[in-house]
Amino acid sequence: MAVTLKEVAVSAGVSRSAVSRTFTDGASVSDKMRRRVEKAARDLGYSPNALASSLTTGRTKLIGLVSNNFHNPIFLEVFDLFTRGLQDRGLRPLLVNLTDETDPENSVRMLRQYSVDGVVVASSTLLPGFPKAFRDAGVPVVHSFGRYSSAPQVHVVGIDNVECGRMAARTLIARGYQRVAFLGGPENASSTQDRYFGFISEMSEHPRITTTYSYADAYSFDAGRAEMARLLQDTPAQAYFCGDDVLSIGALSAIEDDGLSVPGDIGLIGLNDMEMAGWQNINLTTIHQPIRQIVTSSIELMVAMLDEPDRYPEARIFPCSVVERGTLKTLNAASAAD
Amino acid sequence: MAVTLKEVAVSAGVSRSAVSRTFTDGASVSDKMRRRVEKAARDLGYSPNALASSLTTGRTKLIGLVSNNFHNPIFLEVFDLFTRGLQDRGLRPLLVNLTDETDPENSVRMLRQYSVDGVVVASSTLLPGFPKAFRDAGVPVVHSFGRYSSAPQVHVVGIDNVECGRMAARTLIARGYQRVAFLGGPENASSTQDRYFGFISEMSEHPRITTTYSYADAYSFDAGRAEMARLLQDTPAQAYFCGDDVLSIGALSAIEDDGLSVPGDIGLIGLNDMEMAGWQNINLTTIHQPIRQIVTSSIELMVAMLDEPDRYPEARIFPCSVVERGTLKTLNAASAAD
DNA sequence: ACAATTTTTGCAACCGGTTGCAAAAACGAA
DNA sequence: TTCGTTTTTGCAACCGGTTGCAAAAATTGT
Repeated sequence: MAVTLKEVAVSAGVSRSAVSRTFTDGASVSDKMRRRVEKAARDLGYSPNALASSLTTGRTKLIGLVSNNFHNPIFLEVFDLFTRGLQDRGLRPLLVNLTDETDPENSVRMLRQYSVDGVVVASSTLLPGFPKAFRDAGVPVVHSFGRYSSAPQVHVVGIDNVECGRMAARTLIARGYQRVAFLGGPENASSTQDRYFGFISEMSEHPRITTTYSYADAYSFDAGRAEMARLLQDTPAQAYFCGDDVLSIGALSAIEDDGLSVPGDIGLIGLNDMEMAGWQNINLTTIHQPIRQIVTSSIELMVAMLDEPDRYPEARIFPCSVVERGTLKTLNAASAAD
Repeated sequence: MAVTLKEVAVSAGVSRSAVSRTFTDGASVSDKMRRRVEKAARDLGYSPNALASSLTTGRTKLIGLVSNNFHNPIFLEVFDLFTRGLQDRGLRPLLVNLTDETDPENSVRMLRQYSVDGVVVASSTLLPGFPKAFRDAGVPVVHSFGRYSSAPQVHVVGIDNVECGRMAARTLIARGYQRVAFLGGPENASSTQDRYFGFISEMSEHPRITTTYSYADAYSFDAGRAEMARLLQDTPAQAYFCGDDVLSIGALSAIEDDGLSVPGDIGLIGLNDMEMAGWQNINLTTIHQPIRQIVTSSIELMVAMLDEPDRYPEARIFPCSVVERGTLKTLNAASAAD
């Protein structure tokens, strides 16, 4: 069907190697030869078969883009940034959806079958077994939005979730809230655990403040809404640190549904600063996660790993910051005290 | 690096063909041989190289998943459904982001280099030159969310946007609105044009109703918000048919920002019925587009085309329906009249 | 037990490229 | 012009598989 190298060679009256060399940069070809081959190639509409060449070169330029979160709008932005960034570097993202997948073996097999040059895991909820399994299979791995660790097993690019938890706590404390709570994402996600830990450990310095916690089933609007609806049946806290903006927005919906107001009756602070958080009818106070930088850095790291597969694993952590919008109020004089 | 077929053959003490046949179904291998090979393969951790085999079989099982819309949350759902559906059939989505890409040639070359078996174009705003260029390159193409045509050039799966425009018009008419408007997406997108056409052609039967129109720059929150903000500087219409839910939500934001209320001061009806439209703090009246069915049907069509590349092009159109929520009100007695 | 069939197996060529090596061509110096 | 060097080119083997074909093995019938 498609035009092959051999046909170009015949048409140009040269050897197949000559054609091959014309299309691999750094190869030794005279200008005359190059022009001759390029003309023939153009006339025939030839473009080299990347997969065939991968057989000998060992590089497919295919990068597995693995995620299990297709319900958090933040990931649309993440996919946008990743696909464009990879494309700009001549790499191709093979999108792998691991929703409902529990066995790393399957994924490893699949990625191996397609000889991906590397794998970007974009998820904060995927079990750590997955990135590790990829690494053990000898594939360069970058875990974006993964858990920060002082002894990372694979390359990690993300934020310090513990510090984010602290940051949220300090914000609520400064506002004078006395009964606060953590409304986390999936309990077994590392991001949930770390944010929880940071939050309560900061709160533990302020014994006057009552701190409670609970978890939503997923990082999704529906899960946040359901969990907040449940909490509202009892006496809710004065303010909630939600493990993610989409949870906050779900919670917001449940609160308003219940006839209560934000921040009047209940305060909310989220995490991510997704585009939607700034929408006027949401206007969420939240902690900004530098998505763009994380993605860019992940790609750079991946590119570096392609040249140096055994590169010593590192963790790249980006700072977050509180974005004050309209879902927290300031309570009386208590703010300075305690 | 990876274990090859040859190594398995040596280890099992059989020919390479035997190993190959064990892993291709429909090939003639005795049970004894199969067991022997499978054991060796298991011991060595072998999995066949899909790309190498594609060289002889001519099939890569790679499907280009092409889109240019990474700002409309609806596409996250679309990607979720596509990736899972394709994976379930043993196909692998190669994600291609055509944002900012204007030349189909580049995309064609790229898809050809990776010998994709087919291309799914998931977009209602991509210029028709793209799907056509793919088809001309001899690649099976399914255009999901593409323009309905009685003489489709490529396979199209989607909705009848003209009819949706009519449906929106009828809904506003029935509610008794007298000054209505169309707030479309990008002016050159076929979906915008068709929805506009349906809307005004239905309205033209009701000369008492004033109809105006304008366009947002993109199917995105920001674009909808900006356009509505502009409209509010003048005398706005009583109700707007927005070309997409995300535009409606942007418009809603601008309206509330302006101190007006929906549906009190201005009515809104969207299109898509994205998950978010049902959120309590949005509660958008909209036209439901059966995303799931469109994606499923697109995949089925693609699978069928892999067996029958010259299949006669068809258009698959799914019906839409109005979902009444809270962004339209009913005006006085006028509803029956006119 | 033997011949005729059917099934299983291995050989070898091929898919579309790349690359080490040696021969050929071009170049430079004397 | 000749000889030594450098650059360019083609040959042929290889990457990891598949497959048509014929030989070998197994099965069937008598």
